Amino acid sequence: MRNDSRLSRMLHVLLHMARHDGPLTSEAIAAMLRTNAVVVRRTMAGLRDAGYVRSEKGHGGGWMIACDLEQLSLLDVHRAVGGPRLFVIGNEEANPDCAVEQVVNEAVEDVLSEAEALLEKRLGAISLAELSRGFDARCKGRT
Amino acid sequence: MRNDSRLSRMLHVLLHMARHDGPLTSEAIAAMLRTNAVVVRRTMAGLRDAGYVRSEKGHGGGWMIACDLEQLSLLDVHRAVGGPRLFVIGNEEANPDCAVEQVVNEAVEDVLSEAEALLEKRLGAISLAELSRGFDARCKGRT
DNA sequence: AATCATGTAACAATAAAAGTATCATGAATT
DNA sequence: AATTCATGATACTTTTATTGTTACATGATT
Repeated sequence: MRNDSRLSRMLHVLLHMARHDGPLTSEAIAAMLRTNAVVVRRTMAGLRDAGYVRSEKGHGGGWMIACDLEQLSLLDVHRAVGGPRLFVIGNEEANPDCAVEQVVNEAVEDVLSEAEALLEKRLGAISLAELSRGFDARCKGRT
Repeated sequence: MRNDSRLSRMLHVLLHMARHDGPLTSEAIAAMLRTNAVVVRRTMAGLRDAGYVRSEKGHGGGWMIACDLEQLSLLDVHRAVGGPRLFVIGNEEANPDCAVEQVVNEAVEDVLSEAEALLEKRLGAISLAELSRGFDARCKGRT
């Protein structure tokens, strides 16, 4: 499987939406992401269900931000797009009979759990607003 | 894709080999792992190339440990089986033109890099010998 | 020479995200 | 009211890496 880029893509879109006046259509977003409008709707559906964005049909419709980006963390987005699996590696059997395998599984799981906790802590500490300010800073630096 | 269970499986096998006198055939190992002997050979090949195990053909042949388990870390095994990808999530484009996407990618990469560093640090700190002692302790506790 | 075991190559199965085509639904414009 | 625009939903195919499987070559032991 390719990388799961849903988090990355949704962050990208949300920052564009924050700088855009009025709704963005799935087609316009798809062009930004170089993908298909159906992929956009499918992925954005998670954000909509979580209340982070709104969508409207018909003329002048599209997607709009529906929350305070100061309060929206990368972890929120990560979870909204499906709270996907984080790690490629893992154990083969969850509850093995073999005692040796049990010891191995626990050791691997402990390490993965710790890394997962760190990941979620870091993702939870960054807001979309902070990312947006990071973009501003980068643009200024280039002047 | 299913979990990449090569690390977990190889740890399992190595601990069994440590407690077994004489070589273990791929067939015997495959039975332990509930898989195919070819899968075993394919995965063990990495450990052999790294010098952690040896293999011999013919009657009485099979796989043997060829290193000091005190000096062999989980990270060593992880790398020997292919140093596989760790995370499912990631960015879509490595070097995007869009400045917004650049900011997003950097933020995501920073978080992932930190988690990867922690993972490797923890995997590097545990030796196979320690795991083996953990197994001994668990058996005693059950008496 | 026969048997056993690894080594290698080629291909199918599996799983999850991503890509695509199609049609239904509803809102705004004309 | 009809057309157009946009999302919503469904049903596929494609992609990619591990895993599973079959088949055969190679080498060591009996």
